[in-house]
Amino acid sequence: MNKQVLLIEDDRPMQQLIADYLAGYGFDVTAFEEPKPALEALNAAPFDIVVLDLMLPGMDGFDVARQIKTSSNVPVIISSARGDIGNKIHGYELGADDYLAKPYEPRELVLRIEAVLRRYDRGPTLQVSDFTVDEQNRSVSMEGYPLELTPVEFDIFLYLLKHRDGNVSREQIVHAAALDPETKARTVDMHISNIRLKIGDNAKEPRYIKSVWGIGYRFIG
Amino acid sequence: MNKQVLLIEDDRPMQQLIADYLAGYGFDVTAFEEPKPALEALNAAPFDIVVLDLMLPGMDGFDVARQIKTSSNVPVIISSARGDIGNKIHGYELGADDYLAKPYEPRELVLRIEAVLRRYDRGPTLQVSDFTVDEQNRSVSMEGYPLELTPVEFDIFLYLLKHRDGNVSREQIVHAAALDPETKARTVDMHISNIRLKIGDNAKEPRYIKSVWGIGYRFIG
DNA sequence: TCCCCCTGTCAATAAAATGTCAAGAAACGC
DNA sequence: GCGTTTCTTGACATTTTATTGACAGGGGGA
Repeated sequence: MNKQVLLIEDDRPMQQLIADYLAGYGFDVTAFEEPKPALEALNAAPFDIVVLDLMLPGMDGFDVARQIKTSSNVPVIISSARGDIGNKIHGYELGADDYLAKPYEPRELVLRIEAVLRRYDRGPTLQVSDFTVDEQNRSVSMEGYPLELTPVEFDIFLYLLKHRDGNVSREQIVHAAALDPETKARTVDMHISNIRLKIGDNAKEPRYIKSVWGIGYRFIG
Repeated sequence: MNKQVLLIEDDRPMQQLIADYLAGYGFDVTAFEEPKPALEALNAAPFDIVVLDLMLPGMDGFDVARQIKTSSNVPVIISSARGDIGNKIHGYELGADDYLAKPYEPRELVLRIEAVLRRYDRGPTLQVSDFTVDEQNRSVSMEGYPLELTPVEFDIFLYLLKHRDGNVSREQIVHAAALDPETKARTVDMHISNIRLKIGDNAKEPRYIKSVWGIGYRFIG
């Protein structure tokens, strides 16, 4: 299934050019010259991404961006003929996911679209300390390099991250990882030990997972 | 029950955008353009978090932050168009719980809010004298710096704090810390001695834990 | 003041918690 | 079903905490 692109661009030749170019890269493009029908289309059918030109008639482009962002969480790339930094800032404040100054190479747009989609495909990510967690994907990376955590390790690590700087008891960990409530303390310790190995931590001088004597563990972020 | 967010932001479109965006993530947002009514609202009803823009008319944003922090212990996130490090430091000095430089992605704000709330969610904290105790977490900090108390020390110290300005017998302490009822008096003394060490107190001229001759101990707050 | 008892802390010992190895059990993939 | 991975747990070393006796020093009442 191709990705659905909603293009809002009032300059006809430009619109045509971009639409064709994107189509060449396997995108399905729906183009509008005006924001009103575009917004209606957005409500009627789901799109994967919106490419919005700011120079629009009848309506301020910023308002359009704002409306899009408040009514759905579709990613938006804003392009503008005014390449000044002021608008760029404003664009980001509106929650645009990327910004492209005209004139730009069509190829550049494709790259930006792919980058933004990649970001969104991975689902919302949790960033803590040196770690990035994709909860949906159940994947963790450390400073960009993926970690290979087992299911239980993942659950435990995620729980620790979510409670960073907070003490976490072994009972809480057992519960969070959906382990048998009778699970022995040593088992939890073992998992922590294995996690520490994988993240290059050591128990004595922990950089991430600190043991709290008599309590449990704490992620220090 | 949704978390209550108090938003202070003078740029109307921006305010609208953020309010809508936060609402989309399940927050109840009350927005003000000026600090005065915002402060009144804060006194009238409890909020879970304050998002404060520093560029405010009529009043220095720093003053607002200070006022908020002195009149309640609600968490505050400061956003500022001036992204310079000077303000960042200043913001933290004021007790801001996080700082966000404009331009920022609304998504980023959501993440920060959630992070701060998580930090505050760790159960009600007990504030006594220079100490902050999170009973759930079994953690204590002194003037913001964490203390590393052992389990028994924690129980004893907590009991003393809860009875500040009251005399506490060794028997009470033994009971409060769930020690063996046969525990010798010397043991309690030893724990007190160790606690005093960790909080920088001394037995002769106690600033916190005073010995009451023939009775036991008293926390003086 | 003297003496008895209370308190402070050192140091030794006992007790408890944690780190990790290694073996076996359970779950998984092919 | 078979090999592999993951999970669990006992065992043991190590570390940290808890307890207690010993001794010094001070408080308070007779």
